[in-house]
Amino acid sequence: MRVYRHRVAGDSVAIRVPQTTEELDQFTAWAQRATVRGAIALDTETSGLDVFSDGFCLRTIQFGDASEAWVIHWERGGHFRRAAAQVLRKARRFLIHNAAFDWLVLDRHAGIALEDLAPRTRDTRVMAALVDPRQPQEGGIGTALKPLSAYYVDRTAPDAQGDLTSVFRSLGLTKANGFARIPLDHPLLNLYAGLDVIFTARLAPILSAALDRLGVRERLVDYEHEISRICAHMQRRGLILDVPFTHELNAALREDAQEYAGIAARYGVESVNSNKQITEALTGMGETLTERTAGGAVKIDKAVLLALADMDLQWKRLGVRTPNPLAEAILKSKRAGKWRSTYAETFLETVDSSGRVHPFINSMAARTGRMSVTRPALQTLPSSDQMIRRCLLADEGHVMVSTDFQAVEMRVLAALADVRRMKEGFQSGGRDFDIHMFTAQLIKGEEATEKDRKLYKGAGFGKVYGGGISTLARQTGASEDEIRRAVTAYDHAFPEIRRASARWQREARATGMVTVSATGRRMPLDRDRAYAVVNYQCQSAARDLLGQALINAESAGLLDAMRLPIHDEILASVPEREAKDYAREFERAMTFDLFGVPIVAEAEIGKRSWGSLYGATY
DNA sequence: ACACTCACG
DNA sequence: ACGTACGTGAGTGTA
Repeated sequence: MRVYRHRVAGDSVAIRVPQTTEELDQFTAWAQRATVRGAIALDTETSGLDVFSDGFCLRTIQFGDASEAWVIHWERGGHFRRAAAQVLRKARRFLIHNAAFDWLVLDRHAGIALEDLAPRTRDTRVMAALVDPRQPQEGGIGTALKPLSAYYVDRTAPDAQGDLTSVFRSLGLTKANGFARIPLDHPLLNLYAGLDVIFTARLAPILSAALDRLGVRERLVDYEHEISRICAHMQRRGLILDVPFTHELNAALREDAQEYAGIAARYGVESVNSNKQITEALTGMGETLTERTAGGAVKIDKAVLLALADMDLQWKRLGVRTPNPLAEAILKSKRAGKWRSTYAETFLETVDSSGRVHPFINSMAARTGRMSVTRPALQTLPSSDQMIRRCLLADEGHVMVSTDFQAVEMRVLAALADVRRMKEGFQSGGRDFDIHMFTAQLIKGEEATEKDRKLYKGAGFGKVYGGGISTLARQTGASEDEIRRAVTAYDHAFPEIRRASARWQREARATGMVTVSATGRRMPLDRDRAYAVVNYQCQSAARDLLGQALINAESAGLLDAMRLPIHDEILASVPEREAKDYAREFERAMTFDLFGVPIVAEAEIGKRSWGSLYGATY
């Protein structure tokens, strides 16, 4: 047996690495005793993060408690695998940091189904996010194992990932291939692999106590674990990529980007992404650039370039000036380049050998609990054109169904802030009630137009998000005077919003600058942006309605149909012949009564491709 | 590493 | 005293 000793928070801990069947028997005996005492901490070391790619492999599985870790070399096969698999099957409770990843690894590579392991798991990352959801960039600890361990357990907790990358370099390996190629017996790999479970085991009771002390309900912790499991389920299923189409699109976008970059080059712009070059060239053509960025540089963005190209925000000709051909070429080249590299290219990079992409869903990304989706970022595909979404398909014989909450943040605002006239509107208006038109009419009378609706929609969001006159004017395209009048009228019509904002800010200041959602979620407020509390309350309530909708949908038998959560929407792949029934069930799963305000959803049935829900049909 | 830009809700 | 749009992920250029 190889044994590595280390000190954690003043205690001596042991990392054991069995080499023989007898030593593996010692491991299983330890596991039997440990599972009687409590939960076993669990972690894996793998070749990388791309769980669904062909080259991926599971290298070690670590088990441990607060003072002892066992690193089982799965890669060696035979007895090693049997011993680890037996413990995975039999132990009653596991502690995992960022469980979704390990669930999927073990599901795919160790024969332990997500459905089997998830109900036995407590995720320390979920617990940490409920204690303090802030990311390091926002002044928080973050939810990574190392900074959490350093903060809660031992200041000197080693940075396993960081330290290993220097080991990789000394072995002639890189960050990208190091985890796959580092020898299985490398002492530092085993030491760090073992320490990770020891830290996880030690974090769990500390975080549990913190949640208790802060009054975070057990119910919320359970709820987040359910959502995490459902998201992992969606990730495992993935979406079909139309590979031939995506290759064609990739090539077409590359050609487009090159063609327009060629035009830009004729004006002296070698790289269309260099704002420095663009500024020089445009100034040389006699254009005056007045806008500045926060950092003081000349602002060259889409809005600036569109104005120079005589186009509105929808790229339609305005006819108010002579279009600047350089601005137009830059716009077109940049768009094609971004769409290719961020979307089409990433689709092709991440697709598995069976033709599916499995985006990573972080079920608790934002401070408000909002989820994020990465590799590829499927929550941010262009919606102005169907071409990118056209790459993704429903299953064979299926169609895409997208079910959206209707104006959920405004409904949530009405409910939480008890906005009388808004609540009356939502209560009497039924499922098609148009809050923004209602607002426009409230202020302008019955003759309110579609243009007024747009104006007051902007003003309405501005209220929710805490925007000012100038920002709202810029966003809506209306004049500052017009906006000022709208905002005044808005405040008059819905005086409860300002009162709720003041109340929430006061409550937060009284409790250490933390605002607590209706579900008990703790959201730290930045002292100099206390007005953001309205947004946090609305965004988190909307997120928790979506989370509950995911759970409701599973209860209704829709789990296998679900593909993605997109903030206020659930995307699903459903059998074509039963699409209407599925659509109705999704709408039901997304229907709530929130403090007397109806929360409603509308399903749209598309065709095979996701793009079919965005205009053209395929 | 940071600034800037751009894609979404 | 006053006013501040919110939340993400991702690519490229520059220092």
